Amino acid sequence: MPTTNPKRNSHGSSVAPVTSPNKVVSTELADFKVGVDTVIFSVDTDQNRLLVLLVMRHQAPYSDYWSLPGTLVRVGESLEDAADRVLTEKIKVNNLYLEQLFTFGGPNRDPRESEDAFNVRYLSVSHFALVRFEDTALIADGVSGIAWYPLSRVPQLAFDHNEILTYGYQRLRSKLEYSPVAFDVLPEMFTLSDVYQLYATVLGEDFSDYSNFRTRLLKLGILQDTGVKTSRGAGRPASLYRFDAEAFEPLKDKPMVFL
Amino acid sequence: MPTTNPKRNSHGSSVAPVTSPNKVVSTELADFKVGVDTVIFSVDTDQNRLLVLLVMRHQAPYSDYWSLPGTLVRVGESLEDAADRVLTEKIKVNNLYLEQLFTFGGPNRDPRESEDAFNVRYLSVSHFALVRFEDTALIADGVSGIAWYPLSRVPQLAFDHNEILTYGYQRLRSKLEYSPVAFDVLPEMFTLSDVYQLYATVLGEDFSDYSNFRTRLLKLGILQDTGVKTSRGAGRPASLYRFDAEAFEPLKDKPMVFL
DNA sequence: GGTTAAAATGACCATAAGTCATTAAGCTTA
DNA sequence: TAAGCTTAATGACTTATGGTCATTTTAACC
Repeated sequence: MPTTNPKRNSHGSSVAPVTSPNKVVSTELADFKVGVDTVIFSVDTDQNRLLVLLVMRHQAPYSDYWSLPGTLVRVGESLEDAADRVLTEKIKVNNLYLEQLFTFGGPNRDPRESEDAFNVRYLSVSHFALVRFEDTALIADGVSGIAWYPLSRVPQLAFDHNEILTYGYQRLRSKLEYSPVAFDVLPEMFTLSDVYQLYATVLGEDFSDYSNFRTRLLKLGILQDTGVKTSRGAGRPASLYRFDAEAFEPLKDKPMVFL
Repeated sequence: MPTTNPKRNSHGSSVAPVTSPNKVVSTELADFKVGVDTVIFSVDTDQNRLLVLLVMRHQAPYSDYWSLPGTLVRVGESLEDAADRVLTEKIKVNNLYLEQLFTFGGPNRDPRESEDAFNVRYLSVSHFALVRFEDTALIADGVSGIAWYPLSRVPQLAFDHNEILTYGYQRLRSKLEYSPVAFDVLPEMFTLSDVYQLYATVLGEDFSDYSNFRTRLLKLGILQDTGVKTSRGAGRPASLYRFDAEAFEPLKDKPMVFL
């Protein structure tokens, strides 16, 4: 979690905001525009790659930089609605997991602030999303570029978006370990190997042995064996499983590591 | 974590914001005032009570309701500076842990929105703090009331503050389990029982056996035995320990449960 | 000095995790 | 069609961890 003030708390995996250099603070209240930027992840299971969605900016500031998809919040619109709007504008997707990440709101994080005569502040309520790669269609609007980037090859982004991305990646990892988000982006029916591949791609090959992973996952009792078998090329056919939301219910408030 | 849209993600311990009832959304950008509200916890180790700091409001809206300490962000002021300002205005404290919690920003969360001719939105970037009870002096400004409330006896609060508090409490619990925040609010030197009392008070008596807790805590190797003994009444004197930040360093990025 | 209270240690058992080998079952191809 | 390949599934075995409980240590209290 980003620590908000290094002077005041000695630990915590600090990634994010640093207190701004001293600036004049008046007692006047600041006026804000509020943006919503979303770190959208997906896992390409064929190539075992973790991807993040970026869009190319074509207006100042940071023209011709890649950035996280985002928008400014409109009158009458909630934060999550704004996040949703970007998601459906940029990609067409049915299965996803979406949650709020962190709010970046220091002065001077947006160059427009100093240019603006009225001294409006720009605040970003960042979000984090995980979508099913196969079901997702990118929507090119003919103007701005849009692309899935492998996490390892993300370039320098506009604003503080690299920072947001780093934080989003951390959140993705811990979400995967502590909650069943994976089943939101897996197909309705899937094999145990599918689940393992997903975890291994995001967390790295060393997170657990397959055999162990398998045992623990089944012991949780949150998967139903459909009895259906699937054969993908050579080898013994795997059973297809289904996520059992009802069986998961009693486990959902446990702060336990379960994978 | 609060899930941002129940339609879209089937699980996660959803506590917080609900998508607002449908409202007219224009493409016009909303203007915001940004507030910072902080859930400030402390543990009264003498009475084994978990306390939260509340202040009495004396202006509309919600006049004469208790609320979380908060303020609106000023020109040139960062979010964390604003949170800090409230903290030092309301209580005088040296040792604390402070981090950002969640941003509540739906339309109509503040009655002032509908009254205001310019249709300004009010957004709250909530924070969560843990402070050392013994070192903390409440500052009464002569006007508004201020008090520590046992968590179990918190009344109905202004705005959506009960919701924020619930979320803050969850965060406190998981912070305690996954990170060494406890040592931020313990004295420089403390006994193992002190640590246990703190954990037991926050997490409930059933979180772990003392003997077990002791063994695991020591095995982490993040405590230095100072050799100094302390006697509090009858019984064998306990060793005083010190938190070893250096020894903790390599563990800090592990997403492991460690207590 | 004997009793009591709290801290510290260790014995014991049950469960969970890590490693590795074996079996199962369907493709491939000679 | 039988041998061999590939992937899934199962189980044996070892090590590590957590929960429970009894015992020992140490000093205050009377």
